[in-house]
Formats: sequence, structure tokens, C-alpha cells
Amino acid sequence: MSKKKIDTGKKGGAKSSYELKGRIWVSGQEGTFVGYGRAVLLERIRDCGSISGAAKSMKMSYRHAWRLVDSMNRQAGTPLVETATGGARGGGARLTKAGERAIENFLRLHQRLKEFLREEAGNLTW
Amino acid sequence: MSKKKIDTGKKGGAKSSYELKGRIWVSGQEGTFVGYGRAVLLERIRDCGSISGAAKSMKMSYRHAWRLVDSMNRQAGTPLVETATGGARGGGARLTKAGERAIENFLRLHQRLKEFLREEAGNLTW
DNA sequence: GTTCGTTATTCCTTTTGGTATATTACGCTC
DNA sequence: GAGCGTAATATACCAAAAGGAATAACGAAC
Repeated sequence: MSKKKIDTGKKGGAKSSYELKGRIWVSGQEGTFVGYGRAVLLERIRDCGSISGAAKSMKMSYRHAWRLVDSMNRQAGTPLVETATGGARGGGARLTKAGERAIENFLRLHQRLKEFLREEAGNLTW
Repeated sequence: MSKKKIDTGKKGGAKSSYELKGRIWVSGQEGTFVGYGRAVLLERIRDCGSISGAAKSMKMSYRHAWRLVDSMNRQAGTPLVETATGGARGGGARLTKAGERAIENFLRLHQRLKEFLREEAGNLTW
């Protein structure tokens, strides 16, 4: 065990091969309500106009994307995504006001986390 | 979909059924180096004097605990846990100075994260 | 040299989270 | 009403992570 000597400059305090990582999410009645992946998915839905397009653009299966949307809609008091089936282009999905707000709110939070991690990483003597 | 109306007091800004959660970890060459679970495991090893005792106290399989220790030792420049096989009480494990420091450093970080989450949750209008 | 508790390691099974695929429903356009 | 692209949903499959159990190695105490 521990045969390898890998790292250098561990006590300089400046450079280290370690990295401080983290994630945050808003949890609701059934676990995660909004997290980074879900926020990005909402953005893609807004831009693509459909769940399937959004999923494809993220290399995510439609099934998975649909479940995430369903989970968010069920947990939000008011749906974040409105869908239409059938119709001109087969249907589609678009964000509600609440959906727009969710993106905005979460991404701001996510930004703050990034700042937090950057600051704390700077203090690390590791 | 979204048949249920669950929440009340969503715009009061004070009370909400949502909760802001998060986790952080220090990542190394092979993914996670130290996270909360690993830090607690180190504490238990320090207190129990063995990996098996620590695992049992956390209702974790020995196999899993051993792998975590192995992963930490391999990624740290200097091992965090020293083990002995055979001997008076069958062997055991104890923390190195680096192991003690790892606990201390990470738990301080973890504490800061908790403060961060508390503050940010307070700002949530969600 | 036997006993004992722990480390170290292997094999098998279960769980879990995802993809892939297929089917049905839908509603506008033509 | 036929065709289309999408939503909605079920089933099957796959792979990584974890658990459980079993085994060997070890070394002090007796």
C-alpha cells in the first residue's frame, strides 16, 4: 500500500494536486428539487423548446430528462415546465415564470458556491 | 402531473418546505480524497483503534471501510492511517499526524460550509 | 504450537442509477 | 384521415457501487 510518491510542493501552501469541490441543491418533499444539472436542463428546455431536444443536447436520455422535469413539476407549488403533446411540431415544452425564476435563483446560488470554494481553497494548507 | 398542491407560505420569504443542502470534498488523483464520511471514519478509527471497530460503529462493512482507508492512504503523500496485522489484540489501526490534521482541516471546512448554507438559505425567496 | 482478533483479499450477490428501445397518445398540417 | 414529431410511459438491459460472506496471513500472548 501507498507505494507511490506522487505529489510535490505540498506544504508551500500555494500549489497542491488537491482540489476543493462541492455541490449544492435545494431539496423538497422527494429529495432533490433543483440542482445544477436540473437547472441546466431547464435552460436547455427554454432554448430548445422541447424536452427531447434538451435531452439530446446534454447527451441525456429522454427518459431521464422527462423524469427530472416531472420531479421538479411535482415538487414545485406551480409547474416549472409546461408541455404540449401533439400539434404542429409534435408538441414541445416551455418554461413558466416559475421555471425562469428557478434557473435564475439557483444559478445565483451556484455562483456563490463557486466563490465560496475558491476562497476556502485558497486558505487550504493541505 | 402536478396534481398536488402541497406548499403554503411560499412567498413569505420566511418559511418554506424547501431546504438548501450541500456537500464538499477534497478531490485527489483518483476522485474523492477526503469527504465528510471519510473524515468521520478517521475519527472512529482514532477512537476505536481499529478499522473493523470503526466500521462496525458506523454500520459500514469492513470491506468498504478498508477501501476508503486504502484510497486515502494512496492519495495522501504520507499515509493517514497506519495499520498493524497480528499481535496482541490481533492488530489494529491508528492515525498518523497527517491523519489528525486531515480530520481537523476537513471538519473546519465542513463547518464553514454549514455556515454558508445557513446564510444562503436565509436569503432564499423560494 | 495453539488461540485469537484484526488486517488484507477474493468471490458472489444485490442494489442503484442510468441507457436503450419500443409503444401509445396526441394534435396540428396537409 | 394520413403523416409528422413530440410527450408520456413501460420493459429490458447494463455497469458501477456496495454489501455479505468466506479465507488466508499475521504476530503477540499463553
